[in-house]
Amino acid sequence: MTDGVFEDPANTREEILAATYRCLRNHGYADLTMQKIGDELEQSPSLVYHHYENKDALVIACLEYLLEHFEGKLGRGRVDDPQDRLEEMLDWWFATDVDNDWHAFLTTVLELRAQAVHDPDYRAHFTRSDRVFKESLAAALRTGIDAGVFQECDPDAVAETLQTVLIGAILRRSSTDADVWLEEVHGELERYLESRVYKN
Amino acid sequence: MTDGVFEDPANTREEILAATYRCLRNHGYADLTMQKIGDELEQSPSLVYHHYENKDALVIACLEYLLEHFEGKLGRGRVDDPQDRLEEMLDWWFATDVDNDWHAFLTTVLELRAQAVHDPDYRAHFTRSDRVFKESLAAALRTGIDAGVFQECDPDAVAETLQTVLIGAILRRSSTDADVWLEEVHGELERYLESRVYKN
DNA sequence: CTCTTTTGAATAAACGTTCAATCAAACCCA
DNA sequence: TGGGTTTGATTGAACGTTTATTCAAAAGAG
Repeated sequence: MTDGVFEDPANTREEILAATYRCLRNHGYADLTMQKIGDELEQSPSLVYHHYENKDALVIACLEYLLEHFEGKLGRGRVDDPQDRLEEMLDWWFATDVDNDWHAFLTTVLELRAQAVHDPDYRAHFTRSDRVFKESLAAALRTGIDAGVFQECDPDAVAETLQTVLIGAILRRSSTDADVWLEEVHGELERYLESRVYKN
Repeated sequence: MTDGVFEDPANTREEILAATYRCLRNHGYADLTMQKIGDELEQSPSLVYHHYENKDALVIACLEYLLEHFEGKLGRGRVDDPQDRLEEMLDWWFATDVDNDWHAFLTTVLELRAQAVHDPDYRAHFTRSDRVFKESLAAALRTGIDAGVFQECDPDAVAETLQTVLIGAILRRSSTDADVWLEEVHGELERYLESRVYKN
């Protein structure tokens, strides 16, 4: 689901973003150097400075690019049943198979959140990105409520809660060794939805 | 609740840990330099190397010290009513007043979790620390179940879930500007506990 | 006098960033 | 059309800064 975003770069700027994305995904932010981006690009690191102000501006541009791409995709869910649709969205985040690029990138996003602690540009990005994903969850909830298949819950509050759990799970998964708790949390989340959102 | 941990250092090693803690709390990990630790200590940075292997070993020693301190405190809750006790534990993490040292330190812990992505020593620490806090939550739940005031829920699963929400909330709070969602999530967490844990 | 503690200066590596210098292509004008 | 000019892309080498870390020597305690 992640890949395919940068599959056909239209110009040098996009090629740089694509290379940055691959570097971030493969090596993480801590090991991201302009040299590595240059290697991935098979061009000189200094070329990057012709197109982007500096390293962090580049990384943020990459995040923004991805976010815009997702914004385009999020609206068009093909699944009709609201419950299936919501579950699909949760599974996307929970994705349990560890050895894939998507999970690697989610881990890197955490490193970038740590930058947001001190860097207002990163903060601004994640503020916006949280809003976007929360809205997409809330929209799915509203659809179900309007269709009469979900309870009359507060879609904004539930969406924020779901997102908080998902982000917490990703953080814990990326920063600890154990994984057993993940299924337990997934199960509890299911129970929460059953009591608060789904109708039985 | 945090302060008081390092209030009376017994020796140079502990003084160094205390200085490290204050630096982390006040400036965060990204801006932590041996120089700053030396300044806080009012001694030369090179002194630190006489007592600790290197910078990260020092930081981890500081985290371990704090964790041991908490392990000692967590058992002795003075509150008798299990529900009050649980709520107290949650409030401790949720602590909404932003301008305090405790919240600043929680934010720094996130930066350190980001290190855990690549550094096995940090990973080992957070694996252990998650276990400790989860166990203390699970213990509180079991107390309530055994006393018959909580439902027959799965204390481990609920504890893992609570911790995941709390960590997610801290991460979101530290890496974004908006804060409105926090109360919504707190409210939903309350509803979850009502449906799953508390008896009505 | 000896052992530990403490210091200041020096080391060394890593990186982001700058910049003057090429090169190719597009563009313009006669 | 064609020669000269402008523009943008690209490079390699160098700069400068930041920081963890080392170490030989001074200071201090017992």
